[in-house]
Amino acid sequence: MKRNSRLSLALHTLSHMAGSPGRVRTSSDIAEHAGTNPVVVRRVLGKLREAGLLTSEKGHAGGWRLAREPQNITLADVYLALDERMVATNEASETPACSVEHALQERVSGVLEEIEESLVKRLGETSISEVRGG
Amino acid sequence: MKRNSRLSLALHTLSHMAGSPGRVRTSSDIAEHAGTNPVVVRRVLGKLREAGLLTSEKGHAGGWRLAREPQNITLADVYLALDERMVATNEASETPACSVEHALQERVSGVLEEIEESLVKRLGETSISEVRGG
DNA sequence: AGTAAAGCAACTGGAAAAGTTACGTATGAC
DNA sequence: GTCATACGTAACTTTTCCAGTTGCTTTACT
Repeated sequence: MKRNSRLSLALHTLSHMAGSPGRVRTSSDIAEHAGTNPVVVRRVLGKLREAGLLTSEKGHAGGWRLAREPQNITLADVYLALDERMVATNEASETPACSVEHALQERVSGVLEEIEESLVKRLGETSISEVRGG
Repeated sequence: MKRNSRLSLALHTLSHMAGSPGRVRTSSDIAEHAGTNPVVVRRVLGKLREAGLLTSEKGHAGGWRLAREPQNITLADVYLALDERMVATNEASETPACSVEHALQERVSGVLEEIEESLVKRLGETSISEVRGG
């Protein structure tokens, strides 16, 4: 796998699940479909569970299930759940020596933040059932 | 440095240069400002030169200069120049075993592609002089 | 009890990017 | 013409991130 693999995995899985909501799927099944392994799947889906998009059950006949109607899960939900800001330069770390640089940093961050927001907004306009269905 | 450092470096440098266009800056100066080293700077700025955003001159009194008016350089120009697609899952690699999966992959790619486009469009609405100036 | 699932922590390995070094090439100053 | 300076580039090293893996625990159904 490569970059953006988490988002890709999440979208594929959710879209797939949107096909038959209510059905339980195990990490192993999902992993096999996605060509990866169960632990990786649990790591990613765990994030989605924290965000309230999925539920999981332990034990025999346990597994993963959609927590909501597929129509009510947007790409923004998925994106935010994974907590990977693509655009924003998150770092507030190194204080720049130059004062011009400092002001500049603020501005750049501001713009990128704004762009991130518009990206999320755009993602919010599509649900996973739309991705699947057509 | 971290992720998105290339974009960050590029934006900071261009914004800074937008302050006094026409002035020449050496890789060393820029590197020092950015807290990195000249070779890295040249690597990144080289991409911007290929895209026609900067010019460089060798030899004594050489260095980097904006190739256009700052107002005519948009964030999209910079982003595209660096050739780093943030959203799109570029891979057309592994042919999925499952046919449903194949169709799904197409759809997901399509959506991500579309989102990438809207991101670029949004980036195109801001010039580096706007980032700097206010 | 036994089996099958998630949860979790720790380690491994590989790839991508930054950083570094070294050398070539071009250009202006003297 | 030669010297200093700056980019251009290639090769190598180091760092960092993340998927992959392993092993163990917990939970729940049969």
